[in-house]
Amino acid sequence: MQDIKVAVDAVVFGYKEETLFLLCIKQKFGPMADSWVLPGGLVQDDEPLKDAVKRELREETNVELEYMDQLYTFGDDIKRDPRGRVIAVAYLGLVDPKRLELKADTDALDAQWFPIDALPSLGYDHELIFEKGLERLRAKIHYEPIGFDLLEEEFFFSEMEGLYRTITGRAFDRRNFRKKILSFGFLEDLGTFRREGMGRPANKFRFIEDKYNELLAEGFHFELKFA
Amino acid sequence: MQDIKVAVDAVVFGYKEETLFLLCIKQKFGPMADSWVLPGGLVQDDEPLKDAVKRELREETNVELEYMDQLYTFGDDIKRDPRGRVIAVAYLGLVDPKRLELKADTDALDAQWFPIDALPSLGYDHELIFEKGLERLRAKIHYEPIGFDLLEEEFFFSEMEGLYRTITGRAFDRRNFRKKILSFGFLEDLGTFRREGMGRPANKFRFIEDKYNELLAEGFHFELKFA
DNA sequence: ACAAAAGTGTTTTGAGTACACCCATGA
DNA sequence: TCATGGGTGTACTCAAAACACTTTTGT
Repeated sequence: MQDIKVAVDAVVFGYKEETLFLLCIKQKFGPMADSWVLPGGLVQDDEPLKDAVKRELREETNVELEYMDQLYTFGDDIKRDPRGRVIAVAYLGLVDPKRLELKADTDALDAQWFPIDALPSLGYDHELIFEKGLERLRAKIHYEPIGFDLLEEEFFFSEMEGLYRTITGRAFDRRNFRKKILSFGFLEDLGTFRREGMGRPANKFRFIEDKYNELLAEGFHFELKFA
Repeated sequence: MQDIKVAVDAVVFGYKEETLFLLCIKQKFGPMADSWVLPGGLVQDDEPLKDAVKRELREETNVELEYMDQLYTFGDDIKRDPRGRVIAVAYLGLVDPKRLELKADTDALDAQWFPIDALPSLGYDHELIFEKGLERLRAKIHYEPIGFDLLEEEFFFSEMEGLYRTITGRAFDRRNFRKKILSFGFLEDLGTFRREGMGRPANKFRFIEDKYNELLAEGFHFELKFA
């Protein structure tokens, strides 16, 4: 009789001020008590995997995410969980952290965003899972317009630029980047807004998802390179 | 107490004479008796997932594959297996079918290659898994040199051309294709060989994996487009 | 007037694409 | 000598890359 448990874990990234953040929770009980780990937990018998991640995320961090991408299933290390054989199906999610209110104490847990270059050490094999998620994020940014999930609904172009600079780790030409993105035709120009602080006011833009889907249907293929 | 079983399934493709084949087995017992299905089965408690697929593949089809890529985990459909809740971690494998001898009766099973456009109907949700595998294959061929796993160790350029034509479903310029591939510098020219049948003798080539890895380390990025 | 950030156009370069003829063999 | 399949070079085209100055605001 097989005795393997199935868990789901969520790698959720947020972006703010040139920094990528990872959503973590503090475990209060169990073998990893007082460790930081990724949100997640065991799947229920009658529960689709994708519902399980969303539920755990909601219960543990108060974060509601309608869409998450399946990332990878971790099940080669027999002892990744000290309590017994557990395989983990990991999902990748992206949010603008400003849109979310972390409930710092649901289910007797602490939830927090950490800058990815200042993470606490994570329990289980969750550092591995995080690495995989980061790798996937860095790959996807080249061929899917995922950046918009990490920005506010209405954003300045320079914010988008900073996001891409942060994720790819490369500097690139501002003019060429803008030209390229605008040429896709799925951004709506919302006109000029004053910004806080110095400098000339800038235009805000909005991602038009319908337009993007329409383009996809016509055979459009999103692609960005950062030489 | 959680009651979910964990299985692995293998989507294994072969290529021969302008045709892609899928490796299937015939189930003799259980709810899918007499149906064709993908090779696979339940994972053992102390067995890494990747070992489980390789084992099932060996036991059921006599195919030995050293490397398989994790494809996707199917666990959203609660009733994908009529016997109860089972999630399946699917893997993708590629082989030159000429190199393998199918054992037509190990474990009281029948194993066979089917052309992908003449598949029998598959049990469980295995058609879905196959579709996902095919989609992944078609995507990967653009950014990883996987074609060589499907060809003999030493191959003629025109065979490679046919393989790419088959997988992408597009015609493309012979000269540009050859120029592009050779420009990568990871093929060794083995000189001229007589071919069976008509026509001018052709050169055989071999994929130099070490050279490819060296290039990767230098930041090389494999990419092929088929306009 | 100066500092800060945003907006914009032109030229250069290189990779992708299109395209057609000659060569070596078997029948 | 003909049919079959293999091998090769050049010109064009278009998108990516390089590149610098002007505009609007706050101080």
